Amino acid sequence: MSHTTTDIPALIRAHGYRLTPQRQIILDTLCAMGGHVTVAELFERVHAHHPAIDRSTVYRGLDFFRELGLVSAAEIGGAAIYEISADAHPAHNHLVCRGCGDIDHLPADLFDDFAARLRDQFGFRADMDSLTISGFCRECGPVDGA
Amino acid sequence: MSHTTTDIPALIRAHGYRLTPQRQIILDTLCAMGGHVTVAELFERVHAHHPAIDRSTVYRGLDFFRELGLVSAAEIGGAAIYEISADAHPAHNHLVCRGCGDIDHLPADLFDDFAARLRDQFGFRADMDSLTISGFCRECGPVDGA
DNA sequence: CTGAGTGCAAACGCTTTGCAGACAG
DNA sequence: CTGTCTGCAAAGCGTTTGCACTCAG
Repeated sequence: MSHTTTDIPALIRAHGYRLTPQRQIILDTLCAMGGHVTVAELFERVHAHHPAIDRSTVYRGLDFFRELGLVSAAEIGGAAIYEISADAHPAHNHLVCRGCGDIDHLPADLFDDFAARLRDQFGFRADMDSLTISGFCRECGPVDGA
Repeated sequence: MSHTTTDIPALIRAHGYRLTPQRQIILDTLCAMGGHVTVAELFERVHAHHPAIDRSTVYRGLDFFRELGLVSAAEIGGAAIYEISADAHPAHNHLVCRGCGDIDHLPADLFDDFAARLRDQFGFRADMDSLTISGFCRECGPVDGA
């Protein structure tokens, strides 16, 4: 999978930053892994192909891309998980299965009704992209899980 | 505020455990602080009155009470927050304001509709008590906040 | 008495940071 | 050339753990 829908080097340079090989590798790897990747997983993969790249470089790279809006971060179970934030799926939330650990996307529109109710009843403007709901997915019913 | 609605010593002994002064202090302090307390805050307060009580004892105490169901834990912004889980408010979620940092309770029934939709459309059985929604409360509108 | 519970101190896992050198622009 | 970025190593943070001692029952 490629992430060349946007001109990333140009975007980076427009901000006065540099596109280094390390950053390319980090972004490529994250992209190749699909989504919902922990730093540990990403680093493991990066390190397998490029042993010279340091863990801190991965952290800094992810943070860098996050600030550019190319990557989004969520916190699931204490550890940070990252994914490419394509223009295709802008704001979305996460369903995390306590059984199999799988992470699913939750379309934002499903959340809209709920968010509207929060705003009406509580005056609370909820972030549309930082919600993590844990529970059990179809395959991991609470019955066979617990 | 007192937490003597249930006979805590009896409950503890029924499980074969002991009610130590440290545990009493931890529970009393947590209770006195109301709710949504980080371990750091709780320890600070405990330590002010009882310097001999160790941080690890607070952690172990909280964990102990959590297993007994007297206390519930949530993870907000990387740090664990604790609160008394009275029978009065069994399952509830949290609204965390990114502006003032305040944490509000979200009645479970408001979440019910949404949870039902998740179940119908995704076959996902969401936990009713582990949801943390961040955003801006009435006082901290995104406009004046950012 | 006895072992559940404590204080101490050290280690843990994840993340961040200071620094000197390296390389993209 | 310049100063952004890297690798290294060390520290930071919140939390957990091993140990010998203590005290609730």
